[in-house]
Amino acid sequence: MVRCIHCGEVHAITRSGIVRGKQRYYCKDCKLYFILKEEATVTPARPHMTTIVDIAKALCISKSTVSRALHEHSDINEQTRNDVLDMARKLDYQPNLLAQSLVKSKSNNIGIIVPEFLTYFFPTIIMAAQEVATKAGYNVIICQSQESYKIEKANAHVLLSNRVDGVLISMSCQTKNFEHFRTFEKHGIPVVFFNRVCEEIDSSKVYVDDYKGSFLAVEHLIKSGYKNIAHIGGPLSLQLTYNRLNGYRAALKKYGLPSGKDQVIHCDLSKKGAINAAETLLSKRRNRPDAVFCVNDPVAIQLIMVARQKKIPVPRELGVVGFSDDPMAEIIDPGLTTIQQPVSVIGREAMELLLRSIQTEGKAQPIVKSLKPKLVIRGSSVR
Amino acid sequence: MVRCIHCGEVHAITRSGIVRGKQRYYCKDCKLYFILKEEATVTPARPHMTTIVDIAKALCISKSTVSRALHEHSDINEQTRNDVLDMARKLDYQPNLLAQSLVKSKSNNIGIIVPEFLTYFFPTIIMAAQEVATKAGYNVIICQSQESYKIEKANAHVLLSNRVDGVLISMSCQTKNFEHFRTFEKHGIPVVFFNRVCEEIDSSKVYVDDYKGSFLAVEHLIKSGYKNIAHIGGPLSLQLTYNRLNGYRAALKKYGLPSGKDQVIHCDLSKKGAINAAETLLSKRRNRPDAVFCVNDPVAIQLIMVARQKKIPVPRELGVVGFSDDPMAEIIDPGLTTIQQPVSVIGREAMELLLRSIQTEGKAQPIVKSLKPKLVIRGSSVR
DNA sequence: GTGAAAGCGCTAACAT
DNA sequence: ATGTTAGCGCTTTCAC
Repeated sequence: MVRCIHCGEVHAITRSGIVRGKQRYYCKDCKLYFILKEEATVTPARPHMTTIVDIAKALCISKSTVSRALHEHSDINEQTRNDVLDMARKLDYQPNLLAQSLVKSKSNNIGIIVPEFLTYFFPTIIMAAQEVATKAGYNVIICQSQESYKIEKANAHVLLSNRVDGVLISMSCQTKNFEHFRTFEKHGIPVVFFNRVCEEIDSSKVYVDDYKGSFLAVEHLIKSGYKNIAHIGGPLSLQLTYNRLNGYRAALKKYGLPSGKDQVIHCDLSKKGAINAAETLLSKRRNRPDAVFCVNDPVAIQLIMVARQKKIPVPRELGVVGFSDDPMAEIIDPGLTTIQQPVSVIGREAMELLLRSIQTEGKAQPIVKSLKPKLVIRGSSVR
Repeated sequence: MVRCIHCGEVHAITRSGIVRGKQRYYCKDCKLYFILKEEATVTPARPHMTTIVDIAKALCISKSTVSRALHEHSDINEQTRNDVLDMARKLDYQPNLLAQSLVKSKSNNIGIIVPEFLTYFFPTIIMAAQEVATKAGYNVIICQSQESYKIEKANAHVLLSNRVDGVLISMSCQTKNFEHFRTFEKHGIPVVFFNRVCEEIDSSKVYVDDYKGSFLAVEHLIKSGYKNIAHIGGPLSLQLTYNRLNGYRAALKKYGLPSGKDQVIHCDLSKKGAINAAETLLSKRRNRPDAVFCVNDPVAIQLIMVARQKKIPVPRELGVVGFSDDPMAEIIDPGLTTIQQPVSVIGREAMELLLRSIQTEGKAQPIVKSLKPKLVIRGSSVR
């Protein structure tokens, strides 16, 4: 009883001549000629994926030859190669990347750790990064830390166990200990930080010049005639919080405006946190700000929503500027003035730096890229 | 010259007694006792990740014992197990999932194919699905088809080569050929469709009752007094397009309103497509609709933007209802009335069905879940 | 130009 | 309770 090496069926098999002294068979169903090896342990159950051994058996050659043919290895007979390629197609061969990774100690997987991917910013970066990775033959494993140090650590382990070749990271805002990042480097796995970078680790980084961006934003508010400008900042664990805060302060200083300490509120970046901060700022009886520069667009949008609810007209009594140029900024009325970040560029450049590190023998010289922000003026800040 | 089996260094090594007749060493740096095997091929370069063999050597036991200890296998000496666990921690052991997957023919990876993940809808589903997967010990590989059949097919190959244990799919709107989906089933890899399901494939599916949702939406418009209700529908390749269209028609019919054929426009779901459709509808000289039911929220929002530009007041002269309850619906002014889908539930249920299929021997009985939509009334449809 | 054999890190019979 | 062996699918010397 001879089974087809492809479909495993027995009913459609006929003999079809002798090749190299061996009986050749033909499966009518699969339209496939094949030869069984001497002790041919015949094919297993259905859901077996074709391997190079299947191809080798079908062609009565060795699996090394098949492997070589599949990879355009120099020394290979043209005819043999074509045979192998044909058979591979016929048997619907898909290389087992797991096996390949194991023997090459290279998974062709790249990990990305982000705090979340709900708010346009990270998805856009991921898309851009993934595009670059895919082109270079890499796969991407996306992990969300959900702004939690614990989850971020767990993510790092998952990526390590999956033997990723490199990692892109934007830190959670809870992270204060960086051992899990060092573990990567300890094992020679390059890491590139983006946006929420880690000062303490000497690796490549890509981010936007937050200081400059904030400065532009606040300067614009001042030039629009606002005098009492507040700031809703991000969590104090994030470097960008300080950079944006400093830009805000520098602009106030340059134009001789006071920056009373109470005009700065920090919030975690959740919706609730943003609403709380906005409420606090807009409920003030004395010294209510006439403008607010917000650490990012989602926060700015919540601020506008709160103002709307309190019947405080934007921009007449309240100027607002955000950061990032979220698509929402165009939708909301009035349009939200904001600092545009080259979001896709961040993702692309970060991935390119990472790929370069991966391809470099030994530790590559870290490269730090600071991208230029741009002021986009809409209705929320011009009266 | 003896090297530490952990750090590979030689300078911090001292002898430390004889154990089971063998010389024991101690590394001051790593605070680690260890014994070398007879022919001890000493440790390789730095970026070598610890394997069970390293642990076995360090403890002078066999790697099977290590494997067993690591997996709480029944028959294992308590003491041995603790030793192994300690050593694993000491050597910072991370199991190689690739090797594990290879031998078990089970990758613990699950693929997700979505058209995109920029617009809240898919990211939310992915998050929910990922959460369920992670809890069950599965990893998730996310692929975007970018609404392209070709890319979707490529995605399928990538997932196949990565030997995923199952796949969650929401089809691209270009997809008319389904062989790449069948390939999964042919290899015993279960598939669950969600949201954009494939009629032709007999597998589990999760979606929202689109017909019912549209019916609710249009009924609401009618009850609000709108008489000439148009519809911007989705691409004709998607089943949900027909379902939503039919719901729209059924509501018109039930309330005795005419549904002139020209009051239905289909668009791909891109921003540009939406704007074009909106322009067409709102530029009509005769018979301009007084309300529009849109296939989803992003389209509805573009419609409102166009109306804003044309100074057509919403909701007074134009009622608008969307579908999905995108966060933007709350932000835009007036608020967008919409049909809420239980987005997270879709992701969760789809993943649960998939995990069940994976754990079932043989092909599981397909389960189809239709979830209930809900009307959320905001300002855009009430005058 | 091709085959045989070793080995990537791990699990799972099969011995003992 | 532990060691020995084979093998997952693949690449890569090393022979011939």
